[in-house]
Amino acid sequence: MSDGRVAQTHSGESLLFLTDEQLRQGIEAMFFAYRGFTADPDRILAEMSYGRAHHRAIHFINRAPGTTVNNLLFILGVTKQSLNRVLRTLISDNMVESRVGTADKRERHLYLTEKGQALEQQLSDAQRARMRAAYRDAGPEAVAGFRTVLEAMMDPEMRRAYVKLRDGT
Amino acid sequence: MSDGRVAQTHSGESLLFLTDEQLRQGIEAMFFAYRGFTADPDRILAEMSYGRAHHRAIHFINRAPGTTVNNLLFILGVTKQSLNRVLRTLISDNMVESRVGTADKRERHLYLTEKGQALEQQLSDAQRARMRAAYRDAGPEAVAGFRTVLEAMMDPEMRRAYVKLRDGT
DNA sequence: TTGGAATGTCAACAAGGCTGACATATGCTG
DNA sequence: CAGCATATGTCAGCCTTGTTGACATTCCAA
Repeated sequence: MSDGRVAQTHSGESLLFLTDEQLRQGIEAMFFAYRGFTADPDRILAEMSYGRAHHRAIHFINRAPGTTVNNLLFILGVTKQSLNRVLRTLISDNMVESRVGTADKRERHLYLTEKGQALEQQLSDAQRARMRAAYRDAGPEAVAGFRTVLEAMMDPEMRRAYVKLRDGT
Repeated sequence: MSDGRVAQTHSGESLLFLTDEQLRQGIEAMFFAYRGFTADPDRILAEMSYGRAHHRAIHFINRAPGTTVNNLLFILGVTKQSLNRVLRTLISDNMVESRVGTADKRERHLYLTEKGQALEQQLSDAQRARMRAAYRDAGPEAVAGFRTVLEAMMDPEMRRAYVKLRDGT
């Protein structure tokens, strides 16, 4: 499990990249990179007394307009009380609109208002700028590998949700 | 900035991987993957009423035994009050030992006790298991790309700290 | 000797997680 | 139709982990 052996497959392929030291470096890279990943939107959010929770809600409502509260709950992985606190402020700030469902009137469908879309743009522009710079520096092959490893790290259930969003199905 | 153009370099290399859609997928992949990344240690920590803050402190003290409080503050990117609260519980739980510096007696050098090392093992075994599975599924080339992109995403200051830790300098 | 650095601690506060309990409206099923 | 299940919202209270500000202690270095 954590012995640090240098392994070889029967076919001779080196598994040096699976040593504990390599894994630890990957863990630390994730830690530091995630800080960078959130730093730019965090600065914008702080100015308007919003937090990351607001950003996440805005991101996924923009990504899937008309999504229901329950669906958002699942994607974000928080309790309804937690999400509701955030949604309440976004709705009262006229960032998000909640419409009663037509087929099922118990459901609420969530949409960004124009104001909400403007904020989403601002936040995602900032976040994309860093991603774009990183992608450009790293090159297309590195980017493909990056995506592959991230997908493999997800919980299977969330990977399905991710793929569904990605492929728009 | 966010126009979604398909760009080509003068030499004809496709920059399709830099479209807004590609970047957005990368952003969502980071979000979902980070959840997976922390899920396993989080479960262990919850059992002993510790949080991620404790894990981070334990990780970096293990990584650089004898590190000072100030150094840890910088690596973790939190205030000394925040870190101190966590360190206090770890010290009183006999997980961490704080030794007065020999050269400079104002400094405290931090070490894991045997008990702390055992917990660190348990946490990092859990986290590495997931990373190892992801690395194995993705293969060595993907892993190299993964690391490259993560490094490029870090703030320059944190990249220096990361490289320093990584290379043991 | 004096200023500043490193550390620790107290108090107060906020964001954003959580649980539990309860209300309301609606849909579905026997 | 009755009754159960589902979707949502809300209140109250708790925890972790971040913040700021203030202040004390210790000790290095000019």
